[in-house]
Amino acid sequence: MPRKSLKASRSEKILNAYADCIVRYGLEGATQEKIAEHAGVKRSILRHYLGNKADMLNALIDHVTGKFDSQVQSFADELPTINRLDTCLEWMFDSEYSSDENATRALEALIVCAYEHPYAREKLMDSTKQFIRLIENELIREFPNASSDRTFDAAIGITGIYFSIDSLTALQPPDEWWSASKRAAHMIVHSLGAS
Amino acid sequence: MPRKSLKASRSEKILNAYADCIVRYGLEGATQEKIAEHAGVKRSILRHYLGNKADMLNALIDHVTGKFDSQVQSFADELPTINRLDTCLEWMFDSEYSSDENATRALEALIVCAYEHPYAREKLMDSTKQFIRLIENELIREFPNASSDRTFDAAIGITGIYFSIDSLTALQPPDEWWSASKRAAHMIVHSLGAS
DNA sequence: ATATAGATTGTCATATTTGACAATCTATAT
DNA sequence: ATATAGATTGTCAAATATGACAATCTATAT
Repeated sequence: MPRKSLKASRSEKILNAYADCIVRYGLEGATQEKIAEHAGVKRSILRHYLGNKADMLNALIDHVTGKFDSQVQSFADELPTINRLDTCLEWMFDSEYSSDENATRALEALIVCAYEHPYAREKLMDSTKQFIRLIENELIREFPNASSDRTFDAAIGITGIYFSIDSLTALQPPDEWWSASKRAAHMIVHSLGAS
Repeated sequence: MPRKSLKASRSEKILNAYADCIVRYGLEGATQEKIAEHAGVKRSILRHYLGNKADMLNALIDHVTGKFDSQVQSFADELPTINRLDTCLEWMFDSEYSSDENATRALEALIVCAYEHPYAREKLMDSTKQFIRLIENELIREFPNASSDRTFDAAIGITGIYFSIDSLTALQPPDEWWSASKRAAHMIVHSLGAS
């Protein structure tokens, strides 16, 4: 007889606003007031749905990493059967294809403060590993004869280039930096192919 | 007749503490109280030497970027005449050689909030460019015949790999990730040599 | 229509952070 | 020794952020 619960949708909206805020203002700069404003709700609502500050942070960590993980998953699922690796790099380094650029930015904002938050550290580490593995899998599929060590090295390198240019976005770098990053990733691929 | 001014040394100590704090707690999490505690001085001292919050932030930006720039400069100056590029990568990706690992971490903490601070954005962009140019110069010296476009791509790639693994340090990754990053950087170098 | 679980709003106390300034102490040149 | 510029400490008000909870409104099953 009670009314329908909005917990799921409200929490989603609030946590998205929270993620936006930590990207803009940093983790500590994302106050409940700002989050509420971005989400278009009263501050009291935050507490009603997500508890106190610590509870909210844990929920945010789950939300951000979960969102990133599912994006990585669907990214992998949507890769075509042919030309997978090239497509992969194309999608990574072309802003027009990037589904939600803020997903990695939020991750990076959390990474900065990981030292203070062991739970965040664990989850971020897991998500990072999964992303590296995605790249690694595509490299293996393309170069099944390359040694697994070199394949891992290449995956770390490509992932690093991507994380880096993505975080540098805050500095509003010229578009050439994105295309240069893509070509650098290709250089790693070529080097792996020439082993 | 007055006593000697401690402004230079006190400011230095405070700003170093400030940088430490933004690495640990994030930009907004670095309160004057914490900074003072890390620096081993009373909070009032901060104001005496560095003015209010906004003044302190500007001073910090100058300090962090300046410190990074001078480290980059001496890094370049200390490179040997032979084997410069290999030595360069060795120094970058071996923690034992890293003079002050917190210099780049502080930079990254500032990058997260660059959107809100145009002055920080400019200075950070300048420092980043200078670092990329350092790598680029070494690549040119080693591969004078490579096209300047490809050299730039390689410099962006190597720099990105370095920034990335350095920021991932907050997640306490295994040492293998550092060595893998170094080998990935070498893959880019080899690819450039094989053009 | 109405009882009920949940949504929404409002308010107050407390803790934290910052700004401003007064008061005191101390090294140094004369 | 003493005047002076600077170092250092202490304190208070204002602004901000959070926690807690009471009060009210509203959709929905019966």
